Amino acid sequence: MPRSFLVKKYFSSKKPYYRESQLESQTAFVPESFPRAELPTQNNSLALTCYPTNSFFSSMDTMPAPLSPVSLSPSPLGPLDLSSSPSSSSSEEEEDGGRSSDPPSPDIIQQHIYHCLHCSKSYTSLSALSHHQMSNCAPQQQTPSLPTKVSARPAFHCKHCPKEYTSLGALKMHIRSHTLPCVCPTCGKAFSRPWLLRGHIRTHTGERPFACQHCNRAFADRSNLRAHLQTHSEVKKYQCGSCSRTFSRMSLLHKHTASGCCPAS
DNA sequence: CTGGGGAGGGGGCCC
DNA sequence: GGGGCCCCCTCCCCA
Repeated sequence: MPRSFLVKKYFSSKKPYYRESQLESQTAFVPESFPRAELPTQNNSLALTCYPTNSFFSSMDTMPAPLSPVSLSPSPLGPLDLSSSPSSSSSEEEEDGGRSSDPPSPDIIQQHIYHCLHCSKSYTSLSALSHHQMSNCAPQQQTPSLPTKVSARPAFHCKHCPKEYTSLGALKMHIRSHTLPCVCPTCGKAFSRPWLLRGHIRTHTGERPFACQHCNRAFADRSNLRAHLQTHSEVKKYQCGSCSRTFSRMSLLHKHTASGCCPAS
């Protein structure tokens, strides 16, 4: 069991942002057949019961948000194999556990419902909501993060943090890091992007598609394979400017310099 | 302290 | 223009 998988940092430090109204609606939409707060056990095929977006969000602080990606069920993410299905149009499909003996179903529900808080309209995509807000709906409450026609500022502001972007696409990408729409059906951990979730699911399945050519090791993540390959290299990629020592990773070089090995540097 | 694996995030490119 | 993928990076943990 992966370590960092057990320690869900964002449970304590990263807070998904949802309105209380969303929480209510989320709770309301939780199928009663989904047991809550049930710890997954080895024999419990309902490991997905930590229904994440409900159980822990409900205890989170909430923030006002004009955009309301309501996660009705574990997840807003489209099928794992997204190649054939746009994330915003997935239909409800059964979500299955991602246990290694029972490979995770790629059918991870992504059901975004974006509500305009200025009127009662709902949209299935953020872009649709954005377009609505930009063209039709004048904000009457809260502070809009998306630009409106009346706004002369060219930037698209994130309402969750001070960042701003020059394009809606970039903002949408960024907002995902707040809303974490991709939820693991097995453990409920949420991610900003589908491929991050796919990588995470490999921690459940044990799949390691990236094999090292030089040894028998295999990795679930390409980046980790790349880092591993450095260990086979005699000359490491990262070199200390002071003592010329080389390291396989930037982080090792940083630790090296931070440890005071080369105080002059 | 060092080396390495596991996991996750952001930016940018490509289709 | 948007989504997916890749690269790079960082952090955490353990031996």
